[in-house]
Amino acid sequence: MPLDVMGLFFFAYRDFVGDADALLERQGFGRAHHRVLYFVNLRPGMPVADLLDILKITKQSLARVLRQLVDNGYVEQKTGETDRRQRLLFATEKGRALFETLSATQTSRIEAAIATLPPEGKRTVLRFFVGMVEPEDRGLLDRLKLTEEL
Amino acid sequence: MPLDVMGLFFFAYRDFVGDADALLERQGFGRAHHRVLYFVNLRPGMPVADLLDILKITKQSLARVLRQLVDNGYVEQKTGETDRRQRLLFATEKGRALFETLSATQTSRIEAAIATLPPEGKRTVLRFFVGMVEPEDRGLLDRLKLTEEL
DNA sequence: AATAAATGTCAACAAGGCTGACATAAATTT
DNA sequence: AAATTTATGTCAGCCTTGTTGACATTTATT
Repeated sequence: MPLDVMGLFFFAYRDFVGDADALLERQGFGRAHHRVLYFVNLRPGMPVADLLDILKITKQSLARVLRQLVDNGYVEQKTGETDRRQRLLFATEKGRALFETLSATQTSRIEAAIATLPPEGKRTVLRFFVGMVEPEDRGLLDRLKLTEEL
Repeated sequence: MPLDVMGLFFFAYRDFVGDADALLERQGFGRAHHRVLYFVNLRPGMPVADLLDILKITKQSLARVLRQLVDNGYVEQKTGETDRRQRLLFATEKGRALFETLSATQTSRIEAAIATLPPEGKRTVLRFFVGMVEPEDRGLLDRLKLTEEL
């Protein structure tokens, strides 16, 4: 049993998400806000339904978090042009700035960890992650352009 | 910015922890119980203080979860021999059985993901994880014998 | 004998999951 | 044109698992 992978996965993720916590708290936000900010920054113009699929939470849970981000001016919603029922999500300038601040420590941590690996290390790690994702969601990873280095 | 690492890390961890959720729910347990069960199985006889350091939660949060595991016969507490203030934690037979059930799907997922990697793949992934952990906690990883393959 | 450490416990609170029910506007189907 | 479905939002209430603060007990250490 790959107990070592399980344990190290836990510690690595714990410290990865922990990076942003102190900064988030200052804004009155939590990890849920950070996740939304990440995806809205990654793919601006994403409809709400896509975000629900990604986060695998209910629309009520998302609504609470999204509302706070919109009310505080970090995220904007625009009516879709082809389908006017959709609310497309965009980070505002303020939202992008906050995301970059939140990402700064995570970025350093990731880059430092990758720097200790052999040349093909990053590719190997990314391929491992993709392999851990439910096969039916791997197309989503491609659509989000998260697999371009593979 | 290594946006791809951040995103894939999220998806991989989401599906990794999701594996056990349905099974846990049947027992009336959650992810917090699973984490305790993991560490108690990994290093039987661990004192409460170590578990608090590892999980980075308050003793009150841990107490609630631990209480339920003890009351339902999944974990036992024994008084420490050298220091009688300590309550050393052990999984019962029932606790080990539950942990193995919970781990079965995670194990398959991990092994399948590793199987897609080049020969040194597992080592590379483990080294990445260690690199993501706070330097001050790396000694803990050694003491837990999570770094023996490195 | 006094203090410190390891653990437990009570109470109250918050974030962020959940379910169920219902509402609205826009697109699609009949 | 009417009926239905889809995308989204909202209200209300519940649960798990985090939090803080205060205090108690037992055992070690000074």
